[in-house]
Amino acid sequence: MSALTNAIEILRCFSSARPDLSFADVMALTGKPKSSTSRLLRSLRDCGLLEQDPHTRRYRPGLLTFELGRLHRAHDDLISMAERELREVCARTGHTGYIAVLDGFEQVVLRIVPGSNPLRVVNPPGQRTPALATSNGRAMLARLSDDDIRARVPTTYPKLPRNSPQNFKQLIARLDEIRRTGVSEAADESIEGVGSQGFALKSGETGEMIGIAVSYSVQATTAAERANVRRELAAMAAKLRRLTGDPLDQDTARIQTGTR
Amino acid sequence: MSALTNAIEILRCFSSARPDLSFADVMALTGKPKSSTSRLLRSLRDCGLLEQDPHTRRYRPGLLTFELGRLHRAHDDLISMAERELREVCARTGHTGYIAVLDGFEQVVLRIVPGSNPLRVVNPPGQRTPALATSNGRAMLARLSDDDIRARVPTTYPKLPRNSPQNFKQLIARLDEIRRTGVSEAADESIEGVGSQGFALKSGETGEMIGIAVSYSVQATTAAERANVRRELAAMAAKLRRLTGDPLDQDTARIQTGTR
DNA sequence: GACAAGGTTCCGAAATTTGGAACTACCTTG
DNA sequence: CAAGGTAGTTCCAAATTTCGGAACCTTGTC
Repeated sequence: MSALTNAIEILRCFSSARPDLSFADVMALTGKPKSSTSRLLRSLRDCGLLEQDPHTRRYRPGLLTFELGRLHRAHDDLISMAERELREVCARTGHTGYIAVLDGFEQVVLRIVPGSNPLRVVNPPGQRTPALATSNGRAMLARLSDDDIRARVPTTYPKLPRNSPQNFKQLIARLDEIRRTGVSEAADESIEGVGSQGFALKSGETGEMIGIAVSYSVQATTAAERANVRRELAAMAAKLRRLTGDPLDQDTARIQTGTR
Repeated sequence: MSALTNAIEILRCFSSARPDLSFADVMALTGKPKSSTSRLLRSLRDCGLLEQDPHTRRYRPGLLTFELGRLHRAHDDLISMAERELREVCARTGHTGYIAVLDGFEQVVLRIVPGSNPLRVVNPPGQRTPALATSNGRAMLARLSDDDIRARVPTTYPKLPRNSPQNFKQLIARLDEIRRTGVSEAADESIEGVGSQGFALKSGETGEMIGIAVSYSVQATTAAERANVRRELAAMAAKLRRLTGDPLDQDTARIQTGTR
């Protein structure tokens, strides 16, 4: 196992649930011996990937990660174009917008557009969630082949909220529905009382894919209002697909004929 | 040289001026042979620290750096406290506020509070600038001992804008002035026509130090307006120093008696 | 089809990493 | 104040990685 692999293993221990870790935490999470952990933490701290609180001696991501993080897709055309459109939709509807990317079977929030409605933002940028339990996450999965999806989902199907697909078969059924109707919807899944609608956008040029969603309180919205969101999203999707040359049709054909 | 050192060397090649790099760029910047560069880039990509554009094949910071970057000092009390105060000052004065940290002889912008005045934001978070050429950068340096400063400034004194200190002696004179008057000001340095005033804040508890500045257009502000900014900053500094237990007096005494 | 740019793979020598154990430092508790 | 615990550091020889030159592949171009 290379030094880099070990370093990454430590870095991956940090998350919004665990933004800082003690020496013992890292040892427990990685299962590595004390001496190795000690050396590696020191290296990571010295190079700026981690910082150490001089008082509590706990470790947290360092200045270098902050700098690099700011650079991540800073000039990404697909994302900035989508964000611009999403801003307008959010301004009109008052709801909160999300842009996320797929990573394995999880998604990571890249951008958030706060709405005017008072719904607390629970998924800040950088947040990692199972893609199976969100509208835009499933919309992205729906554009992959079933084989590809199978390879992403862990062998032991994860425990998900009540309204999310509870096993692989349910998941595929749900994705088929998205492929058929072109609409991906979620309600009361990751967060109780919160619903969302989303779609996936793929650049014809670079092939990169993002998931776009609008999120709202289920209690505080009427069926008519949700239908309005659906229309807004459909219009936005159509416009963005045209602008980015999204190969949606080819993808759908590829999946339906079972071509890899 | 460890694998981690090499990895960091590559990561440090990225900056806002160079947000993505080709294989050849990395080779040229690090001076490493092709085979080593190839292996290392692949590792960095596989572990998520870098991404590769499938079309142009250029590398850029990856999803993992984005996630970790969002975690960096997310729960830092000193910064969030300072940001809260800065927001109020910026709302009252209409100018743009900055919070930065010192790293060697450079500073990195952590937070920015846009003002209501139409002054384009040129230093987004993550931006790295010589601390010698900014008001809050010099304010931070002024709290270090002259020996410490000497160790940070490169042996060949860097080429700085016209109004910045042009050599080590000028720098020390300027820092002494900050130590005496408690005021750090800059005008027409990093950016033509832009002035700023700043101060350094140090937590008595953790010892961490940040630089806080308010920035404005020199042409568009009167001397009276700048005096108002000075008063606002002085009040803010006093309040924050009280709240954080800033050991300013001890630091000053330590520097003046030449104690390490 | 030759050429160049960009990149990968191979291999033995050289350097680094590994992890157990011994050691240090600093609290806390009886 | 001794004993015990936590948090780490340092040491060392064995095991594993990395290193870089050279040969090799791939893709686009003239």
